[in-house]
Amino acid sequence: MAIAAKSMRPMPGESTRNRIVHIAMNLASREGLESLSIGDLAKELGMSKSGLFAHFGSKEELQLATIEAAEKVFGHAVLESAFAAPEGLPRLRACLENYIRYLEDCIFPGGCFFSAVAAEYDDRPGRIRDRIAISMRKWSDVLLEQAKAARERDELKPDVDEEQLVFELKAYTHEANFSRRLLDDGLALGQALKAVGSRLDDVASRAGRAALRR
Amino acid sequence: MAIAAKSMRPMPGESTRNRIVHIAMNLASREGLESLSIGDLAKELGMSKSGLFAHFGSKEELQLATIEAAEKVFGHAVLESAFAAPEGLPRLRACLENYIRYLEDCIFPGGCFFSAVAAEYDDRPGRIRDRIAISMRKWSDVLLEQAKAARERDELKPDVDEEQLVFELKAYTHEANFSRRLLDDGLALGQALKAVGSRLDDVASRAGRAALRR
DNA sequence: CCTACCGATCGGTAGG
DNA sequence: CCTACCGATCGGTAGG
Repeated sequence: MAIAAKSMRPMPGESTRNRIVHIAMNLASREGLESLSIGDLAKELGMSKSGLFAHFGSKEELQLATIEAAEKVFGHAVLESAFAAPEGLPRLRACLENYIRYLEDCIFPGGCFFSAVAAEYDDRPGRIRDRIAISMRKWSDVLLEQAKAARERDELKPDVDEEQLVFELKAYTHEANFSRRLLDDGLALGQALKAVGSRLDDVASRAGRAALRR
Repeated sequence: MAIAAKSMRPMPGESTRNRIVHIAMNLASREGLESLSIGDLAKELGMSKSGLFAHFGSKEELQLATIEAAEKVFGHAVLESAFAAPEGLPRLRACLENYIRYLEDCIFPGGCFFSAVAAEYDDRPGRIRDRIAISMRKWSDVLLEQAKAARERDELKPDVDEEQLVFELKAYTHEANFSRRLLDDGLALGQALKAVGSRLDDVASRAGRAALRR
């Protein structure tokens, strides 16, 4: 009875709640947030369903906590180091390249957590969909901010539309995620990287090209 | 008892099996193929669960039949009229523009059926994932064939990589679907259309531009 | 954090 | 195509 047979070590400093959310996040990136079951999660953690449940009070709260945790992971993996790059085109490029590396490194076992759950909830109104939309919007806004910073620094050719540019850049990275996962397309990440590189080259003014070379 | 209170008229020529699959297809485009429940479907059709079940023998067979039906709808909405356009760049463009119109017209209530279920099954190995991958691969192959036809007709500039081009074009159309649905982004379809147009302009040789103008 | 339980629903079956 | 049922599992609760 006293012997807790666990494959998952308790991770001294880590609270039970954090352990739960951590596992939930990784499960959800593969199977989705909806089919995430409290019973399965409890089994995986070697605790009782109701013990786990007590930490959240409802499945929805667990799902929301999971999204927030995933946002932190995304911030660490993709955004943090990109903010070391200078504002404008260099930082825009760093964000996109970091995103592609985040796919390559399988930070989540099911690819991009947010692409997965966004597709799952895009037609299911409610708090979960709203929370996911906020996360996606944040990411979109970071990219658009940098495109606008690039414009202010004259790093973009005069006729370039910043929103159109960001739309195209996001498209490459999302396509990389789906092509790679469904079609086992090993070339997809490279194609996305190439697409990002040549699109940025296309839109960069002389000042922009100089900034990208630095 | 004899009065069958039904909002869904039997559609004289349509078999029960077809009616089931038709509803399943529309439901799945919004909620996914996995959470599709035989009980819900039966309720929607005003028949018993087991009566519906007997048409398929397992949930998996129902799901596979649903994917096949969706492929037919896609073929009608997107491919058929595109094949009236001349091979090469004109047909490539027609495919992409038809796809964007298919999103606009909400042929499926949840946007693109295949984008939805591809995201759902990309990490769930099995017959359903395999069937979806076949559908996606077909679509990909149609686009690549036309890019190669364009190359043979000298419609592409010499340095253009056909696979890279197709990757970028697919990316625009998929991004349109997701931006529009999750972020209620009314501009997404227009941005995708513009991206397709300018990418095709970029890669077209003199002969290619002539073909697109015809 | 636990055991023990709830009503509802799941896919699927028996038998007609 | 139906009724009537199966075992399993769901989210959630009572009570400790």
